[in-house]
Formats: sequence, structure tokens, C-alpha cells
Amino acid sequence: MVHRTARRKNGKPRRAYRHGDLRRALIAAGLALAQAGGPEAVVLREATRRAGVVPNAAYRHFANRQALLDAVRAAALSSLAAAMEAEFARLDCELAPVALAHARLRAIGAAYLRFAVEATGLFRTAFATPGEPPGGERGEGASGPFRLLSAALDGLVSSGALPAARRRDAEYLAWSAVHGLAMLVIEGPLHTLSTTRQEQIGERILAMVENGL
Amino acid sequence: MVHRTARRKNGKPRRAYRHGDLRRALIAAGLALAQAGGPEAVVLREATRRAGVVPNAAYRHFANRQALLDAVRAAALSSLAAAMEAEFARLDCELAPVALAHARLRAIGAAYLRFAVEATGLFRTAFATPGEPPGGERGEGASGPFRLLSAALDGLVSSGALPAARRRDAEYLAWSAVHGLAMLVIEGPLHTLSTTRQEQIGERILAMVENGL
DNA sequence: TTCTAGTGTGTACACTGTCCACATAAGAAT
DNA sequence: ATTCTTATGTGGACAGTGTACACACTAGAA
Repeated sequence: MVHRTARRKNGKPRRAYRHGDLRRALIAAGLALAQAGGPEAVVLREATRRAGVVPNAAYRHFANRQALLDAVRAAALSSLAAAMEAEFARLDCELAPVALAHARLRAIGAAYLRFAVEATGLFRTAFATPGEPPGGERGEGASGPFRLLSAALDGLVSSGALPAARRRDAEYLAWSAVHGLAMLVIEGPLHTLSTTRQEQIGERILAMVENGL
Repeated sequence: MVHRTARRKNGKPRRAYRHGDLRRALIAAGLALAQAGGPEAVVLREATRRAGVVPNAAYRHFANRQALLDAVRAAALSSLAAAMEAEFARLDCELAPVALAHARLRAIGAAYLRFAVEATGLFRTAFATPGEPPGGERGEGASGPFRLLSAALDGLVSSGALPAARRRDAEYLAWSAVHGLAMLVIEGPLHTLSTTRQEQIGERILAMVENGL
């Protein structure tokens, strides 16, 4: 769609009555707001302002602010998944199966923690309390990151590094540990620690997960 | 202080120009709001309304809404500490030192998880992002619950159940695991699971902590 | 008794989400 | 090409929020 101009009765020209892709623009604006100030910063009016449109225009694309936030949340979540996959890419593919499986699990945890620290606003937004029943209720689970974690654990089992008897619920245990640490680091008592110290503890918790599963 | 009545120029009587203990009343109201709707529900105007006072009155006792929220947060936190200590009271004191130390750690974890489930609003408020640098920055750490956890871990060491070499940062590891699980349960993908299933996973994560430390 | 500091009141403003009626443009039907 | 329909953006409103400023009252010190 091309931007056009038109004139209204008072004679002032106006850019593009039809924005063309407002929905996407609002999500993008919301994402920027979220990145800078967390979920509570993604405010409908500001998003429309950035999209160069009147506040109510948003209601043609989202039922309400919460719906916009949910869309932004989904985008933030897939951004996290992308960070994980980028970490995968840096892995040595020539490793032995067992070592590779371990490396994958660690990569997921490390990516998760790094994302929490470097993109705190997005991270907090990704895991903000949703309006409706929590994220991905129909059994499909949280889309991206969760599936990556599951796959990594499956790899651990199939490579023989994890007894199948302990596979059950393992994603919850691993996720809990890493997610909890992320919380403590970004807005808890670990916030003031040096980066190296934080990474040190990150390493220990990943070790704890591998031992304790 | 006693409630009195007075008359203003329009003749309507007024209850207690001096409220007497407004600060406490506001915190109590905020606590009720937090319990029912989490941190975002503790709204200054509503708290004053419940205290029977005009909105601005709050500003004589709190610098702003955030300060009120911080006070409520502190109250919620000590409420969590109380829940932990209540769990302690239910413990068999005649246990052997090692068993007792383990039992204490478990009691803390269990109380934490139960509090998260049963008093979700308070729990979320207790760990809401503070306005200023995060909770308890001056080294004293998060007041109540954190200290209880530390003490439990010390007990684990002194009873010989945990090698001293692994004592360092243990509170962070344990807290991370349990806190993360709490999050997943109250507003994450584990929310829809049955209570027994949740407790089952809770047990496993406590076991993971004990093994993996 | 008077002075003073503390505490609650009134009024006001900017900002938010959201509702309603309306305007306009893009594309389908004629 | 013309008209109709529908999607989409506009304008104006309203209630609710946090917060600033000036004022009023009252409790206790001087």
C-alpha cells in the first residue's frame, strides 16, 4: 500500500488516511516501549502517537490495550526464541552426541539469562501476567522457548545422558531454576552484583540443573 | 487518638478531621487491594477512599504511589516470612540434626510455594518491581524470607549435610529454583495443572535443589 | 492564650483507556 | 465510469488515575 495525501475540509493536507500497516506499526511501537520500560510502559496512546495516528485507530486492530500488550508479548517471546537459536548457531557441531546435548541445554539457559539481562524490558514483557488465562493455555505450551527446551531435554535422553525415568517434568524444573535466577538478577537482590559474579552464579545453577534432574 | 466530629461552613458534620492513624490505614487498604488484584491493583485513590479520606491526604504519609506500594510490599514480604515461620512451628523438633536441617529447608520451600498459590496477589506484590533500586539494596538483602533461607542453609552445613565448599551462593540457587517454579505456577504454563500435580512438581524441585547444591 | 507545625480538604491539570458518532477511502458491484 | 459497502482513521467525549498547589483546621508547644 502506498501512502497518499488528501485534503479535508479545513484545507490542511493529511498524510495517508489509510496507514497501510497500522497493526504492525503499533506492535513495533509497543515493542520499543516495552524494551525501554517493561510491560507497564507499553501504553496505547503513546503507541498510536508513534504510529502517527489518533488513539482510537488502535481499536480497529486490537480489542483493547491488553490485546496490544499480548501481541507485543508474543513478539518479545519469539525474540527470546531467536536469541536461543542464535546461541545454538555458535555451537560446535562436531561434538559427541552426549556433549552436544549438554551443550544445547546450557546454551538455552545461557541465552535465557543473557536475554534477561540485556533486554530486560522485553524479557519482563514476555513474561508479564496476561489478561486472559496465562500464555498458551491449550496445551501447546509457551510457543518458542519452551519447545526449544523440550527438544534439548529430549536430546539429553536420546543421547543417554539423562535416564528416561527422569525426563518427566524436566522442562519445568529447568525452566524454574533459570527463570527464577533471571528474576533475581534483573529485579531482585542479585541486581547489584557484578556481571562476572552473575555469570558465575548462572553457571552454578545450570550445573545444579544438570546434577539435580 | 479518638474520632471526633466537627462542622464546616456548609454545616455538614465531618468525622475525625484527624484520622489518627492514616498511614497504617492506607497500608492496610493497600494490602487488601494487593491481595485481591496484585501490585497494579493497589491504587492510591482507592486506598484513600477506603480509609475515608481525600486522595491528597495520602501525600502527607507517602511521597507518591510508589512509596505506598513499597510499604505494602514490605508488609506482604513479612507476611510471607510469617507463613514460613508458621511452617516451622509444624515441624517435629525431635528430629536428628541432619534430618531437621533438611526438613527446615523443605519447609521454607513448601511455605514459599503455598504462599504463592494461596495468596497470589500478595506474592506478586511482594516481588513486584520496585521503583528505586531493587528490594533491600544496602547489602542487608531481602529482609525476612531471605534471612530464614540463609539460616536454614547454615543449618545444613553445620549438621554436616552440605559440604561447606558448596555453601556459597546456595541461597541464590535455592531461591531461584523455588521462585521460578512459583512464577510458572501462578502465571505461567503450570497454572492450569491440578493442585496435586503442582505439589508433585514442587516436591521434585525441592529434591533437585537438595541433590544439585 | 497564642503560635506553629502537622494533617486533611478543594481545586486543578495532565495523562490514561475506552465509547460513540462521524468521515473518508479502497475495492466490489453495478 | 458510477455507486455501494465495508474497513479504517478522526473528533469529541467521559471516567478514572497520579500529583501539584493553595487553603483550612486542629493538636499540642510556647
